[in-house]
Amino acid sequence: MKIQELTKSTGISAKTIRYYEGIGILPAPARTENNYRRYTEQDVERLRLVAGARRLDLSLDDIQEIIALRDRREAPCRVLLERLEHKADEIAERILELKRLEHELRELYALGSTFPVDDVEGKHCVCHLVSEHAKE
Amino acid sequence: MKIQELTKSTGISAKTIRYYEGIGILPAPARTENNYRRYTEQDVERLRLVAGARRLDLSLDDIQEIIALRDRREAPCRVLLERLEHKADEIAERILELKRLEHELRELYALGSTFPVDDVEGKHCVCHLVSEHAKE
DNA sequence: CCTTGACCTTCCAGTGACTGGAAGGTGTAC
DNA sequence: GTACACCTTCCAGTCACTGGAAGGTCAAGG
Repeated sequence: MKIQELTKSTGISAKTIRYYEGIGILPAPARTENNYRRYTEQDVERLRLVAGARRLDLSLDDIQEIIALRDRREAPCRVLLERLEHKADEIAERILELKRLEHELRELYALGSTFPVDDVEGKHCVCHLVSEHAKE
Repeated sequence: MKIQELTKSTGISAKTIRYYEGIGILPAPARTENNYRRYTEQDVERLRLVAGARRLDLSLDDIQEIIALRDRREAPCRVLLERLEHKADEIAERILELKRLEHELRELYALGSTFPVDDVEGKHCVCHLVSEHAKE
């Protein structure tokens, strides 16, 4: 199957597939006589695992490690499971940060809205508010 | 004041300050006779605004626009306020996405944990679960 | 035979916001 | 004289792609 068909069965763009090949996540496939890449069902499977892991926001480094295990016929499930949990924890933390940030933004917005909006120099302008914010 | 002092009054690293100068967010400062950058109180103020805005995760492009307004002696407060609100909305959306992702990760983790962890080929392994996940 | 259009190829550069590191100059204290 | 903390410039790397140029291949239609 040609690269376009692989994009259809995985949802990954041809550009990205070539990129994955370049960095070693996918092996260089066989070529047709006119130098087109020719993929097999195994490639579909492999890329689907990559696609699923990317959707879960695992890093390509993590994925490479997992794929490498599989290539050595070791079961990568243990590692994968561990990464899934770690990622979930990371994301939970990130959510907290973002909540804090959103809160700050809304507060600043609310406070700034009460200020005269065309005051360039004075202390009662949003710029000043944001500048002060840097110190915290 | 030398660059190190500027880092102390703003919390921005010397590396980053030079970078900001390179991309035009800070003007090229005067130099001492031995070619060291020499900053003024105005630079402190300007950089503090940048630092505050960055802490609020505004993009350097947004910041550049705001700074440019200030340089033209127009009040950037209106624009800044608008960006603050927009950013808050963006972040709220991002939080929703991440919550969804965290939920997916935890579900997959929970489900995967019930599988035999050294099964390489079968359908009851985490890899398979993640591969299937790609299709959704 | 020619063209159109959909594929395919390679290679280079850009994204955002820095950060690391090399290689070298300056200033001061011990 | 030498150790140390500064300062300078410039280049390369991060992450995971994405855009675009320049060109080759193949089938259908006129």
